Amino acid sequence: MPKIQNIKIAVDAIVFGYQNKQLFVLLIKQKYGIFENKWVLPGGLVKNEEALTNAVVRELKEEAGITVNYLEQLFTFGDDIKRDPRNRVISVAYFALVNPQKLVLKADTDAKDVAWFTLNEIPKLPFDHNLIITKAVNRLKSKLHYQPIGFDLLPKYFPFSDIENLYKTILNRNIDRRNFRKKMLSFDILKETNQIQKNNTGRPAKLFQFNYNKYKELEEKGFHFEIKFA
Amino acid sequence: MPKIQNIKIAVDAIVFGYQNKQLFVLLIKQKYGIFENKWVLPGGLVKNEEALTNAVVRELKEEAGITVNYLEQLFTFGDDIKRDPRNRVISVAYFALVNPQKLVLKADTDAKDVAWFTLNEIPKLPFDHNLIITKAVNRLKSKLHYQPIGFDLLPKYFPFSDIENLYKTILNRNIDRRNFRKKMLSFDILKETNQIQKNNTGRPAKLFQFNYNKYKELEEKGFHFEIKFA
DNA sequence: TCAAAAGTGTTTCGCCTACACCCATGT
DNA sequence: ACATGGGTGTAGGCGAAACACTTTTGA
Repeated sequence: MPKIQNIKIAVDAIVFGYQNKQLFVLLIKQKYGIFENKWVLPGGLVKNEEALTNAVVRELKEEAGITVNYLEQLFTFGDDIKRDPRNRVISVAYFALVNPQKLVLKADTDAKDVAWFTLNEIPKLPFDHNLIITKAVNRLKSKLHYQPIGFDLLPKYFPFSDIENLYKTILNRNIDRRNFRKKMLSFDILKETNQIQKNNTGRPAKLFQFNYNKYKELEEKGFHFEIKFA
Repeated sequence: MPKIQNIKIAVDAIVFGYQNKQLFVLLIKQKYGIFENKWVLPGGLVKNEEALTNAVVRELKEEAGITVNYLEQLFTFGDDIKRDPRNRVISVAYFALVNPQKLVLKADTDAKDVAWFTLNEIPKLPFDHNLIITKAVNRLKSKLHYQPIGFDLLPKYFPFSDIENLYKTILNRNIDRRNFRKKMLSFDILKETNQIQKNNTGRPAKLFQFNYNKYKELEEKGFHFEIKFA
């Protein structure tokens, strides 16, 4: 007679934000339990009649009051049986991007606090959450090369230098400005607006907008976004 | 008072095999239950104290008597709440490759029958298994371009034309023989043996061997396998 | 007029592409 | 000698890489 399965299933979200040439990850401070007051990834148990994706969306709303811009499944963590010291819990981790307008947070019902951490600031976290974050960062880095997801971290209208700096920051390397601009614009997925952004200093910049529909259209025709660096 | 979570967690495996210029997927015939006598992907419920990966390995052993050559997590299917009409079941799907020596199967304890199906032969399957297979096929196709996994579908020693035909077959396109050979050999991850394979007809071929250690070594140094076609 | 960031072209180099004939074996 | 699959080289084109000065603004 086999024992009845007794495994819990949870979702966790790694939410990235970008501002001022810095990449951030969203963490929440736990309100209850053995990890009270510890920072952890937002997430929680899936409800019986709830799609996994909905569980993530709900948790992000409940715990941090945000709605994300991009969401995809990252990986399911279930090989380490003791990853949660209390019960056997399998976690389906999701990878999410928000743009800076959403960087305003409020700790909602389920969290004591919410905050953005740069990668360096992230402390040692409970469970395998540091590992999950590492995996998410790798995914982000590699996706930048073959999917135009950088724009989901930027506001709707942005100066070209924003996307350039975003690549430099996240990939942590220098990029030839001229070649990068030429390549990126050659895809024809950015719409040049006639708005201008003035900075405190330096020449004002034209604002661009990511043309999602154009991108989807090109993709249908077999186009593949790809950007590489020397 | 929240209801207790009542979700089952299962693993499923999509095992690919290759022989005679044909790609196969492994299916088993169910022995019990409402889908008795139906073909389905090998898999089953995860045990309470069992790592996900071990669950897959165990199921493949129990249901098909095989050990695979390559195994990676594919995707977790849990958005469709009714994917299993009986209970809420979330399935963590794995993607596996075997080489033809392992194409010998035996229906073991838990399955009534086991067989290899070409993609065309696969019938309409219960659950979302057709969808899972589609996703796995896409993963296989795209991975061939940037990871040397084709060799996990071939025997240890193989004539060069085998890998070339494998690419042609799976990607379903023609490939320039000379350019393909030049590129593949230029990576320096194939060891030329001094064995020769005689065929029924035509000139005998040198046998090659995939040099896994060399590949790992190069990868450490920042090398990235990548093969493209016009 | 200086500082700071935006904007812009050309040459060089290496890689991918296209392409066809000879070789070794069995029948 | 013929059929079958194995094995090989080169020229041209195209895109990636390297590289620095001018423009516009605010202080």
